[in-house]
Formats: sequence, structure tokens, C-alpha cells
Amino acid sequence: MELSKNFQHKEAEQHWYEHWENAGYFASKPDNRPAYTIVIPPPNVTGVLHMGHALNDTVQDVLLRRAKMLGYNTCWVPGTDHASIATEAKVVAMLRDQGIDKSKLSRDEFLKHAYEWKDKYGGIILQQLKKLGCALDWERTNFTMDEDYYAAVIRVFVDLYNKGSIYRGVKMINWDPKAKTALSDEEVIHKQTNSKLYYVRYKLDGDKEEYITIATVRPETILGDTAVCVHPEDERYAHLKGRKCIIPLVNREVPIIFDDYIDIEFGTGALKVTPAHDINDYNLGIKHNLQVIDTLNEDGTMSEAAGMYIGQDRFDVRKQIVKDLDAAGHLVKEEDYSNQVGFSERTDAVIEPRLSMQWWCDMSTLAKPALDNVLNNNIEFHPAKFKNLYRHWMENIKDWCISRQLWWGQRIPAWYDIENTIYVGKTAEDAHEQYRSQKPELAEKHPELRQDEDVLDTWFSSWLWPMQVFGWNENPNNEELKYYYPTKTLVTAPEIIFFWVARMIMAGYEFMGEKPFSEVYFTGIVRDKKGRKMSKSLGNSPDLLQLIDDYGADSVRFSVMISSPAGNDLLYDESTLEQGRNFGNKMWNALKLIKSWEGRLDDNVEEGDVHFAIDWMEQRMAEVSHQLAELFKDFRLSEALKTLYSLIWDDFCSWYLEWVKPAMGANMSHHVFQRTVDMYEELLQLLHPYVPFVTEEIYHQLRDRNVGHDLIIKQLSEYGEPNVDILKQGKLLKEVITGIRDSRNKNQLKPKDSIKLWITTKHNSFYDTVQEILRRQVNAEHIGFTDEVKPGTITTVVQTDKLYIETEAEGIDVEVQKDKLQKELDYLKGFLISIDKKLGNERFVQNAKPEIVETERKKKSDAEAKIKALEESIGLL
RNA sequence: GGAGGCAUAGCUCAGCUGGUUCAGAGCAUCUGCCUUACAAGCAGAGGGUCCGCGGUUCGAAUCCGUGUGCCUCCA
Repeated sequence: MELSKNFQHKEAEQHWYEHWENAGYFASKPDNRPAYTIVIPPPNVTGVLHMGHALNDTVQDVLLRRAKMLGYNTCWVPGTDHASIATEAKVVAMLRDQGIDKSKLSRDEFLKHAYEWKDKYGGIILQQLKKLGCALDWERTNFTMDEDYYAAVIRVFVDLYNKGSIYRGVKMINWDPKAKTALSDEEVIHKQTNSKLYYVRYKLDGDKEEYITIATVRPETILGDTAVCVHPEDERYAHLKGRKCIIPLVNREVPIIFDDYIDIEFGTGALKVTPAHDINDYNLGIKHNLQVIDTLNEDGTMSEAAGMYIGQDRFDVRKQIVKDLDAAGHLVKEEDYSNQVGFSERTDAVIEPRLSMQWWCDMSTLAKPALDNVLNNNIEFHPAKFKNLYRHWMENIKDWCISRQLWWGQRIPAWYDIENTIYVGKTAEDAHEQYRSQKPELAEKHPELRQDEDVLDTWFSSWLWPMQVFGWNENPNNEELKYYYPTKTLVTAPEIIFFWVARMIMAGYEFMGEKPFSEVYFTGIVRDKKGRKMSKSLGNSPDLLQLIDDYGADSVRFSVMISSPAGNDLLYDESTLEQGRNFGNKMWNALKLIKSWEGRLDDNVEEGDVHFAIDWMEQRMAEVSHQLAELFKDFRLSEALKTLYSLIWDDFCSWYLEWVKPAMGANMSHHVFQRTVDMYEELLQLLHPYVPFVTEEIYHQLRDRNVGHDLIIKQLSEYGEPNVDILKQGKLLKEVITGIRDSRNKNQLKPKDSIKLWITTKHNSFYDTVQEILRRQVNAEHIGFTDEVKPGTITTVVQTDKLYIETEAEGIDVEVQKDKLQKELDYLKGFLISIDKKLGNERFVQNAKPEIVETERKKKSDAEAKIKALEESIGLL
């Protein structure tokens, strides 16, 4: 069959993915082999594939496919998380489009819609991962709201509650007025924002016209002020001890308090204190026993307690109150001000600090083993620099706000009686039983309990991921969990180190008594050309499916892997996509070339010089395969890919194939052909984890395969130590060829102009073995040795060998040659001086390692020999 | 305010434990090629005070300090 001009990615991708999946290569069952387990960081069920996933999931696929070749039983678990806020927002929006108001629905009705939405639209991203080629075990797909998973989350809640780690309490939380729910600190994104700083004067008590001026960026919170605070050492305000002032507009009298928390330099040095709406003010309020006035409703409008602007939105009120303060003579001035404002990660609404009754998880006991086992490398972080970040967070850990005022998620298993006593249990029946035994009389009169309306933070379910995907809740001693847990590698973005990595480690030690994974590999963050993080909200992520369609999944994988050194961010650049696509074509064309020899095989052809080509290529492969093992060990995946790229493109295609290529019309030795095919297969295999489709396709085109002989499951060959001498000879041969080609170019010899080549060398036998290769590579009609200089030729020096190019062609420019040789000579002389200096330095000879001194001596003698050769050559001209 | 990172070719970036396998890759540029697979290609070439300054060392792109400029995280 005629092979197409270029590699056609579309058919190959679909065909091979189906083939792998149907053959059961992705599925894993416990057996005698060691396990290599990865759990996917579950993407949001509402998500679609973006650049970050492409990077993250390609890395996992590369690790997994390589592990497969090394004999591991690989298991990669897919799934999604339920993303309570994001999903609930989507469902609410969908209902709104259908004319349905969420507030008119019961909880059960809403959840029915939500599950319908999830079944219909959720998890698109999992299908997209197939397009990317991910070798996921689809039979193990998990969802954090699956029945068993749900039960696991409830069990963990009850357990931690009974241990005293979970409690309910009123604290300052981050309130999202759009989603109308509390958020954890990690879900708040602080952004530098252009605001205005308003200077407002408050009248002091007494009859005199005395004022104190405060500065605020949130004038609408004035309505909730219950004090003004100044620094005790601030002389400007020392006379105000014991005084009070009057809050403008609402005319409330509040104390002036003194606290060294105040920054004297900021604004006027006087701070308005609003304990209900600022965490620092709240702390001041506790310390100074201040009144708390909550002036906001849950949707961000002003509450009854504000006394004014009731029901109006906080930002409208901000504008209005400035006008009103001005009209009343209280606004002193306003100035531009840049400050950090918190936004909701999911809804982008401006966060309101708000006092609220929530459920909390005390992290202090959970954090201890989680911190220790990272610091002692029981769990390894790659790159290790993230250990610092992790430690800092762990050592300053705060209690985790785990309740969310939403419906989509695991409903908190807490029930209340009419006296508000809490009963926590796995089921309503549990709770009622506790109720009846604790308060029999009340239970007799009021048998019903009311369940908490709130659900748990999504991360409170995903932190169980590495254990629950293997059925921890049903049976913590089950065979699968024993076999696959702890998992091997977690691959994730550094931005969720606290959200998820830290909490999974905590959950692992708390509930399994064992780490959830042995190593964490942090990828970089994908940025656009302007250096901005690629994100859905910015809309600056390219359409990945389109890219896969245009360039092929392999090119996309190549692109993200080649530009992603461990832990460093990568600027996304389309040129690497082209590089990936071109690489695929290069390999496709190498296939075509090799296939074209199939009809020209002949057992009687002598191998001749080609023998050297095979020897050399085999040594290069041995060399690289050792390098790869090292690179993979250190997660230097981008380096490993570069190494392979160069091995295949440069060494195999540009050198090896040219060296073994039979002359025009000549036949090829059977053995050489066979070795070439074998080597190409092994190259494809080494590369396969990065670009699985094109390599599998070529592997099958290369020769007929029996069922089950697929590249994806082929085991890697072992290589011995490479032969250094052969590698050196290969290097010399390449340098000789390049040197002659360069001379030809510089002297305007056309490719077709034939030459005679004369060599002065000590390595005669080496040149004998490669004579035919050399002759063809530089288009020489004759190669001979000489001990004498050859006048009238083009001279060049490679290592210490002198090469004379004899040609009939016109126009040899002596000056060009002289220049070239002189330049090299000048460089070498400088080089020699620096080496002489070094070797002349006693301290160097004494202090440096002997082998370093030895190489310097070698360099010196090489340089001297080459200088001699160059000088002789120049003398000729 | 606290912590961390980055600065190397025109652009995007590699360069692990200090020493010519150290100054490299891809893209871009220049020259010559439609050479029996590949013009999405082949054969070559040019291009860098490794951010400034100081130090440690026999020796620094690499280690330390400092300045400048960018970035990220936390408060």
C-alpha cells in the first residue's frame, strides 16, 4: 500500500485510542507486578479541557506509559469533582433560562434538575481527555457525588466531629453575595484594584465643633461603625482619651479607642472600626468589647440594621453615601487609591467579610503528620522548592470553613432539636436515636429533628480522592486499596497545593494511617504570550480541541512537554506545535524511506562500511537510554523529550539513515535492513510516552504484527554501558563530514561538484572502515591518505587530522580559506594561553581534582597539535 | 508588610552537584540546494559583557552579598 505523503493524524488517533481501550490496555487489576498508580486531579464536572489540563494530564500520561514499559501494573483513575458553587451556578442559570426560579423549588426538586444537568452536560472533559490520548482506566471513573463517595464524605464528617475536630461557630468568614455562601480563605482571590480613599470627619462629643477625620475605601460600612481607633502613642490624638464621637448620618455615639494595631502613617492615623465587616476590626471589637452591627444582607444589600439605604446594593450605596456625606459636610476629600480586594474564585463577586455561623474543621492535629512527612521526604516534592511554601502554610494553618450555603453537595449530617442541640450521625435515624436517648422527654413531645441546610465544601470530598476511588468507605481492608494505595505520583499545579495536596495528605494520614502518594510533581503554570495565566475568565486559552484537530494530539502533547521544564512556568507558543507536527512528519518519512528498501533486499549484499553506522547508532541508543533513566528519575521530562527529539531527528534520520542508505539502484543487505527496523522500533518505543499515536501507527506500518503486539505494552530493552570509543569515532566522522561540507560551501562548490579528498591522519584504519560513508556524504570521487601537504587544494583541519579537498571547479578563493583557518588559529592560540596559565598555576595543579588536571593537559596537547596543523596549512596558501 | 522565584542569541526558553561533552535548543535571519523519505524538507553559517556591581575560589552563567527590573504566593 502506498503511504501518504505526510502523517495523517485524525484517523490514526481515533483508531489507536479505540484499539488500546478495546484491548484492555488501560484497565488494571491487582496482580504480582508492582503497581504504578496515579489518581487524576479530578477536573470540575462543569469543566472543559484547557491548556492547564493538557499539560497536567499529558505529564501523567507520559509517566504512566513509561511505567508500563518498565513492567509496572499501571493504573490511572479518572473522574470529576462535583464543584458545588460552579455547578450550582450553572444549574441556576439553566433554570432561569427555562423560566424557573430556584427559590421556588424545593431542595429535592432542585437536586433532580442538578443531577439531570450533570448526566447530560457534566464530564465532557473526560471525553476530551480521550482525544488527548490519556491512558485512563475508564472502568474506574469516579465522581465525588457518587453514592459510595457521598457516604465516605459523611462518614469522615461524623468521625471528625466525634473526635472533636469539627465544630460549629460564629466567625468572620468570606461571604460571596452572588452565590450567597461562605467560602474558605483559599477560594478568595486577591486582586490589586483601583479604588478611592475617602476622608470623612466625625464630630466629637460635646458642644464644640471638633472633628476627627478617618480614611476609608468602604464608606458604606460607616453605618456599621461602633468605634474609632487611634494609636496610643499618636500625639495628634492623645487628648481624645475617654472621648466619644458621632457617626455621621446615623448619629450614633461611639467610643474613641486606643490600640497599637493602628498604622500611624496610614491615612489620618484614625481608623473607623466596623466589627461586623472587617476581620481586623472584628478582632479589635473583641478586644475592646465593641458592639457589632451587621449592616448587610446575604445578597449584598443593606440590612434593616443599617438604618438607611435598606435593600439597596452595597456598591450603589457606596456612591450614594459619598454624596450624602458631602452634602452633610462630612466629606473632607477623596483620593485615588490602589488596594487589594478579594474576589470569589468561582463567581468573581467582591467578597464581603461577614460574621456568620458556620461549620469549621480544626486543622492543628491533622497538619502535624502532613507536615512532618513532607519535610522528611517521606513524600517527595518535585521541585523541592515547594516544600518551603507548603511548610509556611502548614505552620500557619487556620481552621477550615467547610460549610457552604448551597444545595449541590454532601448535606451536612447534623440535626437540631427545637432547643438547637446538635446531633451528628451518618443517618437521620442515627441522629434521632441520639436525640431520644439524650432528651427522652423532649423527643416524646417534639419527635422531629431539623437537618442542617448547608452542604460541605467540595474539597472536603476531594481530599479523600486517593483512598475513596479504591473503595475505602465500603471496606478499608479491601484488596484494591491495599494494592494501589499509597499511589505513586500526584501531578498537579502549584496553585492548588493548599486546596488539595495538603488536605489529601492530611486525610491520608488521618484515615488510612498512610501517605496518599509517594511523590508530588508540580507542573508550571501555562501563560499566554503576554505572560498572563491562561484561564477561563480571561478567555485567553486556545481552543484545545481545535488545536488537536488542526495539528494532532501528538503535536499538542509535544508542544506542552517540550516547553515545560520541571516546575517552571511556560509561555505558550504556537511554534512548538509546528515543531511537534513536523517531528511527526519526519518520523513518517523515515518510515517511508525504510519501507522503500523492502523490495530491494538481497542476502548477498555485503555490509561493508554500513557496519560502523549500525555499531555507532546502537551505542548512541545505549547512551541515551541511560540518560533518559536519569532524566525521568528527576522529572526532567522536557529535557528527556529534547534528548529523544535530537536522537531521532539528528542521529537516526540525518546521520544513520544517510549512512546506511544504499547507492542509487543498489540493493540492501537483509541484515542491515533488519537492524534498522529493530532500532527504529526501539526509538519509537522510547518516544511513545510523549507522542503515543504517531509512534504506534508507525510501529504497525513498519512490519506486520500479530494481535497483541502493540507498542504501548512492549517492554523496554535493557542496554549495557555504551562503548565510548565507538561514540568518539562517530563524533569524529560527523565532524569530518561537516567540516568538509562547510569548506565546500564557503568555496562555492556546488553539491554536484565532485572532489578528491586527501587525509593526513594517525587514524588510517578508522578512515578505512568508514571510507565509503565519508565518500558519499561529501560527494568525493576518491579518498586517499597523504603525508605531504597538497598545494592547490582547499585545506581544513578537524581535531588533529588535515583534510585536503582537491577540485576541478573554478573560483577557489584563497583569501576565504586563509581567513577561515586564521580565525580558528587565533581562537586556539588564545585557548592555549588560557590553558597554559591554568597549568602554570601551582595552586590549580595542587587543588584541582587530578582528572581535571589531566583533561587540561590533554586539551593542551590537542590544541598544540591542531595549531601545528593549521599553521602548516596556512603556510601553504 | 511577609515569603519565594526570575533576568542567558532578535523571540521563547534549557543549562542538575563550580572546570571545552559550556555558552546550547526551537523559532526567526543569511547562504546554497526541487540530492534515490521528508521544501512542514536538506546541507551549511552568522548571532550572546550569560542584567549591573562587589565578593568567595586556582577557576563563576553556575556559589555568596548588593543594586536594578519583572513575576508569583501569602497578609
